[in-house]
Amino acid sequence: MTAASTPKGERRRQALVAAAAGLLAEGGFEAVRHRAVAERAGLPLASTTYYFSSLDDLISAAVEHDGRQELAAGRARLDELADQPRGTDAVIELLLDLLLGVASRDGGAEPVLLRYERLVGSPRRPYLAPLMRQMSAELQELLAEIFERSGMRVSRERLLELIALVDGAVVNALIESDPDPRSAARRMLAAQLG
Amino acid sequence: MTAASTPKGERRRQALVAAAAGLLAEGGFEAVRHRAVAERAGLPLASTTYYFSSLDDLISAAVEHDGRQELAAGRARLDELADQPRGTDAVIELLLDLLLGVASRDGGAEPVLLRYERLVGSPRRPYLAPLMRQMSAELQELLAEIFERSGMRVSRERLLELIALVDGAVVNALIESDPDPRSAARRMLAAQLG
Amino acid sequence: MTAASTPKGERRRQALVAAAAGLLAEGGFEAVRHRAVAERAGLPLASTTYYFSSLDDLISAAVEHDGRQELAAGRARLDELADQPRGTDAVIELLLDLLLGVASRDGGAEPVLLRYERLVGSPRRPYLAPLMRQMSAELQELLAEIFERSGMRVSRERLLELIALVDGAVVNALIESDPDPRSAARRMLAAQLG
Amino acid sequence: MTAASTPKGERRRQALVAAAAGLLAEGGFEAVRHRAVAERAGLPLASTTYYFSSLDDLISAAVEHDGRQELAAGRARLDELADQPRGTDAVIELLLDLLLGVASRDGGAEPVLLRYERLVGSPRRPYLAPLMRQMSAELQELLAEIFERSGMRVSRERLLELIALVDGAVVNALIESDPDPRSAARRMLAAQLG
DNA sequence: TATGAATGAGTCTTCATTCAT
DNA sequence: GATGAATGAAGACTCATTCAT
Repeated sequence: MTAASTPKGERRRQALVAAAAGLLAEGGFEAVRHRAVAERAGLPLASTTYYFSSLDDLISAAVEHDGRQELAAGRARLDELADQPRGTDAVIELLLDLLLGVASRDGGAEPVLLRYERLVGSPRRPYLAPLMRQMSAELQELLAEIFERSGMRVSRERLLELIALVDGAVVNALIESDPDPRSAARRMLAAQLG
Repeated sequence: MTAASTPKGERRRQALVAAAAGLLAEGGFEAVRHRAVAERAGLPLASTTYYFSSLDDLISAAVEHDGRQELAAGRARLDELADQPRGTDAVIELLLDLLLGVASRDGGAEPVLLRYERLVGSPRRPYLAPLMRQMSAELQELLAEIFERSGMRVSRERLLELIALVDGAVVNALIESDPDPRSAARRMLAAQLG
Repeated sequence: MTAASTPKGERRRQALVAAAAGLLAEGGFEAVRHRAVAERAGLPLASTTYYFSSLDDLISAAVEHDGRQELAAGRARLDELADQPRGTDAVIELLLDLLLGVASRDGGAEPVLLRYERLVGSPRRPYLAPLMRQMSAELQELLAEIFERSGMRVSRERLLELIALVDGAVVNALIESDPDPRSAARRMLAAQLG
Repeated sequence: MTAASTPKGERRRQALVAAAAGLLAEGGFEAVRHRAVAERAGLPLASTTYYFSSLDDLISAAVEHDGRQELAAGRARLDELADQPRGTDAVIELLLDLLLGVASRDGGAEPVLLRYERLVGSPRRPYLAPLMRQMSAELQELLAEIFERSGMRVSRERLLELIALVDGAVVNALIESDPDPRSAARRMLAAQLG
C-alpha cells in the first residue's frame, strides 16, 4: 500500500505516533503530553484522544515507533556491510552501533538515553514490558548475526553477557560530568573480547 | 547530638526529606511533588518551599537521603561479617547485597528500581550528577573492600566491569514478565567469577 | 449578528473580557487576576486560561475593551450634538467629556483614573503600547472633530498641547485631598482658550 | 548627628527604606516586597515587619525617600548655577531637569516613570496623598525659583500650567514605540514660552 | 468520523503577616 | 530589640480527559 493510498485516519495516527516518538526521544516520558503531541503533529488536540484511548496508549505507540526505527537502522547497518567484519574492533563498533545507535559516536548522554529510559521506565509502565521484550529479542537476533558474520562463535549466554556489559557501562557513565557512554562501553567490550 | 536535642527546624526538614525519599523510592521522580511530600510528612504545604528553595532541591535531598541510607546499609552489611567471605558464592551475594540492596533477595523489580532510576534520571536532572558521582565512588570503595576481605585480587578496572555486568543484567531483566533482576545478575557474575 | 446568534464561545470570551475590564476599571491592573475574573464572569477558573493564553493577553483584551467603550461613548457624545458647539465653554466641556469621560463630571479621581493607569502602566507592560497608540490616535481624531465642528481652527500641535494640558492637570490633581481633576483641567483649558 | 553615631536601629531602618526606594524606582510598586527589600538591604526578612508595621508603611517611606532625593538633587542643580539662567532654552532645560530628573536627558521612559507612577498610584494608595502633596509643593517652590532667577515673571497659575504641560506631554509620550518624553515636553514648553 | 469546547484537579511558587523565642 | 520559623491564601499556568455536536 503506497503512502497515497493509506487511509487518512491511518496517516493521521502515524503522524501522532511520530510526533510522540520525537518528543519521547528528546524529552523523555514526561515530554509526551497530549498538547505537545498534537502541536508537533499539526493536528487538533482532540485527535490525540480520538486515535489513542489514553496517554499510555500513545506512549506505547511512541516507544514501539522509536524501537522499530532503531531496529530498522540496525538491520540496514548490517546489510550495508559487504562482507564479514574483520577483527575484534570492527565487531565492537558494530555492536555499539546497533545497541547505542550510530548517533552515540558523537559522545554525550542524549543519544543513548532513550534506550535506558525505556528499559528503566518499564516497571512503572507495565504495559510497555511485552513490547520491550519483543523488541529486545529482535535486537538480540541482530547482535547475534554480527558474530555469525564475523565467524566468532558466541553462545547466547555470552551474548547476553556482552549486552549487559555495554548497558551497565553506559548506565554508570551517565552520571559523568562529560559523559561518553560509548567509550566506556567500548573499553569494557575490548577488555572482554580482546 | 541526640534526636531529642535536634533543633525542631532540622527535624522538620528531615521529615520532609524522609517523606520525599519514600515517595521517590515508591513512585519514582514523578511522585515527588510538594503536595505529596507535605501530606506524607504531615506538614503544611508551604513548609516544603520554606525548607527547600525548589522542588529540585527537595529531590536532590531525597536522592541523597536514599543513597546515604543504602551506603550505610552496605557498610553495616560489611561490618557484620565476622571474617572474610568464603568462596565465590559468598562474594557474589555480598556484591549483590551492596549493589542492589538486601531487599533484592525477594525478587521483583521494585527493590532495585531506585538505583537505576537515579542513574538514568541524572542526564535530565543535571543537578543530580555530582551527588550521584560522589555516592557512586563511595559505593565502589565498599565493593572493593569485599574483594580485599575475601583475598581475591581484583583491579579497579575489573571491579568496574563487574559492576557494569550487574547493572546491565538488571536493566535488561527489568522488562521480564516476572522480573528477578538479582538472579540475572547473579548468573552473570557466576559466569565471570566462577 | 444578534446577541442570540453570537456563538457561545465568543459570548463566554466576551464575558471574561467584560469582567476583566470591570476589574481593571475598579481596581487597576493588580485587580485583574484569573480567579477574580472567573468569579466575576461566573465561569470556571480554567476558562480564563482556555480563552486567553496568558494573563497579559487577558489584560490586553480588557484594556482594549475599556478603551473601545470610551471611544464609542465619545463618538456617541459627538453624534448627539445636533449642531456645532457654541462658545468656548461648550467646546471645553466636550473636550473634557471625551478625554475624561462624562462620569468625570461628578468629580473624584476614580472616573478618570483608568486613562492614566493605562498610560503610565504601558512602559512596564510593553505589550500594551501598540494598542494604546492606536486608541490614542483614534481619540485624537475625535477631539479634532470637536474643533472642526465648532469652527475653531486648531493645528495638530495645538491639539496635542491641549491634551497634554488636560492630562497634566489631571495627573497633578490626583493627589489632592478632595480631587476634582476635571475642574483642574477645565481651569487650564479656559486659561488657554479663553 | 554623624553616621557613626546614628543608632543602629535607625541605620537599619534607613537601609530598608533605601532598598525599598531602589526597588520602587526600578520595578514600580509591585516590586516592593518584604522579601526583596530585605534581601537588597542584606537584612533579615522579619526586620521589614519589625521596622514597618505593614508593607504600605514601607512603601510610604520609599516614596518619601525617592521624592526627597529628587528634591535634594533639584536644589543642588539650582545651587550649582553661578548666576541666573540666560535665555528661554536654559530655563526650559532647567525645568525639565527638576521635573523629570537629569537622567531624563538620556531619553527612554524609565527615568521619568517613577514620578508618574507615584502620582497615578496615589488614588489607590490614599496614604500616599498627603506625602505627595507636601513634596509637590516643595517642588513647585523650586520651579518658581527658576523663573525668579531668570527674571521671568510667571504667576503661580502660569507655573502650574507649565507643569501640567510637561506632565501631560510625558504621560502621552510613554506609549510611543521609542519613548523620549523629555523631548516631547521640551517641544511643548518651547511653544508656550518661545 | 472528528473536533472545539470545556473543566476539575493539580502543578510549582510567592507572599504578607504572625508568633515564639 | 530582633528574628527564625512558619503558614494560609493566593498567584499563574498545565493537563488528561470528557462531551456535545
